[in-house]
Amino acid sequence: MILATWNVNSIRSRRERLLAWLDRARPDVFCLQELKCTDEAFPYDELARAGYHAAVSGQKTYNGVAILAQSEPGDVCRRLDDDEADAQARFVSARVGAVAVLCVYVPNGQVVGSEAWAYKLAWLARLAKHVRKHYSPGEPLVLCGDTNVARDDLDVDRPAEWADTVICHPDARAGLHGLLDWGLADVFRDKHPEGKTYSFWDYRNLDFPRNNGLRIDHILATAPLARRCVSAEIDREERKVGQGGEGGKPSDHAPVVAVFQD
DNA sequence: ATGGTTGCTTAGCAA
Repeated sequence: MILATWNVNSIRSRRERLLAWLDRARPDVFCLQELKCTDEAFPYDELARAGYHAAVSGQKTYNGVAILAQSEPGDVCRRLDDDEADAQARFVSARVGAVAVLCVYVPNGQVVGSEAWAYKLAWLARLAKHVRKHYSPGEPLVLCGDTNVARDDLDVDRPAEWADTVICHPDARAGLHGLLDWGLADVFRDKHPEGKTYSFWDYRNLDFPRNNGLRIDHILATAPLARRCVSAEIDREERKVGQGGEGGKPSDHAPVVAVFQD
């Protein structure tokens, strides 16, 4: 099974690149974040022609997540299972074959101390509660997406610049570590313990040419799945500016890909 | 040098 995750930063702006990447990589399961489109505007037909079913939680302008799969997803769930009404589309889960797939777009948090920051920490806590309530670390499960957290400074090119930001603050990191401690393995880190490989570079400040990157896009797997992981890579090429036209512009995130033995 | 880019929506927000 080939599994991938990518924050596309608008599925409509990334249409050409997304289809080209799907054609090259042919993942069995593909978690997408920041669709920035409603369910109605989601390109179901085009993706179906490419061979993919889609479980979508869309939203106008912001957020939006989807799970694409070559086999039809079951048990689709579009919200965290708690009493909070939440207008932000940041979660979708589905069963694909025997695997529980959770696709997340964790809030960025903007600035430490802001309302958005409080929402981020609360959202991470809600996610952890949801996972603990509905799943066991002994079942095959993968939690993928843009977590907006760098787990430690191995995932930060310039730690001094990012220290105590919403990405690196100890409270945000504690949220991610809570998931790891429950029983999720960071499959990319396991294959690349040296770190210093990134999945996100801000559009501003020439961050990509300067490689001022962060690894904040994760594939987290329970032990039954993680022990079958044979490779995990980040497709840095996809972050480069392309030719002219619609496909010229990259997302600010690169896709992360993991291969699991069947 | 207190900015810089991109996307959505159309002046301002979010990242």
